[in-house]
Amino acid sequence: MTKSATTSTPERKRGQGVKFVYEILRDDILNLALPPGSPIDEIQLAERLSMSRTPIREALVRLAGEGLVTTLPNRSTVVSNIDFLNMHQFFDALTLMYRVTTRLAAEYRSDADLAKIRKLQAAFGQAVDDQDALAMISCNREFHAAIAKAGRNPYYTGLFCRLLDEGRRVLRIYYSSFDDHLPRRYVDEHDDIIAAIDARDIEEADRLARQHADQIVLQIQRLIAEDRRQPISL
Amino acid sequence: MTKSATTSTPERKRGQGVKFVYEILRDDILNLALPPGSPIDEIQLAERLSMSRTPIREALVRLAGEGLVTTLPNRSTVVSNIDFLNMHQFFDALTLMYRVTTRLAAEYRSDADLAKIRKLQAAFGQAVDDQDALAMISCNREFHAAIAKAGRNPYYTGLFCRLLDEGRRVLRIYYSSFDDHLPRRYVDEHDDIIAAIDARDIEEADRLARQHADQIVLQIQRLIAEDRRQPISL
DNA sequence: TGTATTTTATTTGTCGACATAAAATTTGCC
DNA sequence: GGCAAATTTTATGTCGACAAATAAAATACA
Repeated sequence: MTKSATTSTPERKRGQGVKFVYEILRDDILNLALPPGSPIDEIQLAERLSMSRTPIREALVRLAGEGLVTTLPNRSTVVSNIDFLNMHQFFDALTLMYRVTTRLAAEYRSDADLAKIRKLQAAFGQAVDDQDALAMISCNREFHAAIAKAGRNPYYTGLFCRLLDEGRRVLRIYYSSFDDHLPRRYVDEHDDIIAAIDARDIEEADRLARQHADQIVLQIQRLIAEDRRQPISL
Repeated sequence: MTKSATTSTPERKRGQGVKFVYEILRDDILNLALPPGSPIDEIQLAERLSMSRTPIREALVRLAGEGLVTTLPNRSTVVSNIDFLNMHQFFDALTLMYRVTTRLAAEYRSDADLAKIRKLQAAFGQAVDDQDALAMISCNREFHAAIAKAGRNPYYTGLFCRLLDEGRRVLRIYYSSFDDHLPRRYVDEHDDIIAAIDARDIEEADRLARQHADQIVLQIQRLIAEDRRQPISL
């Protein structure tokens, strides 16, 4: 069992316990440090983080609400599986959210929003230059999340971030097979999107977002299709 | 403080406690039995339902994840307010989800889905005939939720149901001002939508869903505009 | 030796209690 | 009498422990 490098932090403030374990578990799940299907032992976690089971259970309830873990009644809770069979619906929702959030960003962005988006795009470009696939995945998520926030619709932002996180897990599985000319293309597409948002060109932003989404979906589909691993889960 | 008629049910199975209190609180919140801003006293709830605070806290965490309650750190948790200032974003997301879910329902529905949708539409018609505004709101939600489920995209269904629940609260505030010719119109529009889904006419389903959403949004906006109550929240 | 049944053990769901932080109240001072 | 500081009080966040339920192990039996 791969464990994250969570060194003991015995000094914790009151009221931060749930948030603490929630973020650790969430990161481990999205980074696949806890792969899908992994059982989560409350007692083990409790003594590893040197805290009671109560805040851990509350964090698990929260994660279950986001669909990241699945609670079997009277049984162990496990990290939710990635549903490769219903991937089509995931792609459909992802594409729509790409488009809608980018549209709204072009309409409602402030200058501060734009500055933040550009900063995150720079970080993404750096990750591409470094050939750091993990950083690329993370920066890409932050970039699009910032665009969504600039659109100022919390309902879209919430769903979109959930989809981006789920996509982070999927990409993480295949990150080793990234070519380096593909990320470069993504950087250019991001730049075009930023330009459209800057110019407040809603239709162009929509078109670019759709194109970008199609690119990513195609990429993931190709990776899945190329996957030669036996699809037998343990 | 208005309390729901939750008579004591001392016989409860193990593992049903959280779900039990979750559903009670959820219903009370959506029915406005617990109006926005109401503090939720864990101890009071615990002795009222004759159970410990632990399952109640877990239910509150779940509700907080859905945005129905807001947890103030080291302070009481309160029922989330309805954000009338950002209602525009709510309407935008609601309209889009109406359209997308109805489109997908026209594409992927099974005959069983259609039968269920028709059954719920009958219930809605009955509620309109009975002039039962509460039942109308509830049946309307179930009707559209069934359409979303027929579309078979859990991401859309999840967001849409959240929006419908939020709308249930908003409508509940103004339910007294319902004219009776408006609901009749909704019944007809529902029938048209069913016909389009039945015929698998995606574009027509989209058009009707958009029209239906616009109607509802207009209705709610008019109710809000007509509201003469002092907008001072004690 | 294989299967069914009982026993053990592990883990979850729930409970009552303590400690801490914020609110309410009282006290002290001008 | 009014305002500020100290105190009490109330409610949250966390803890350790018990009970039920499931899984695993051991035993009995054909």
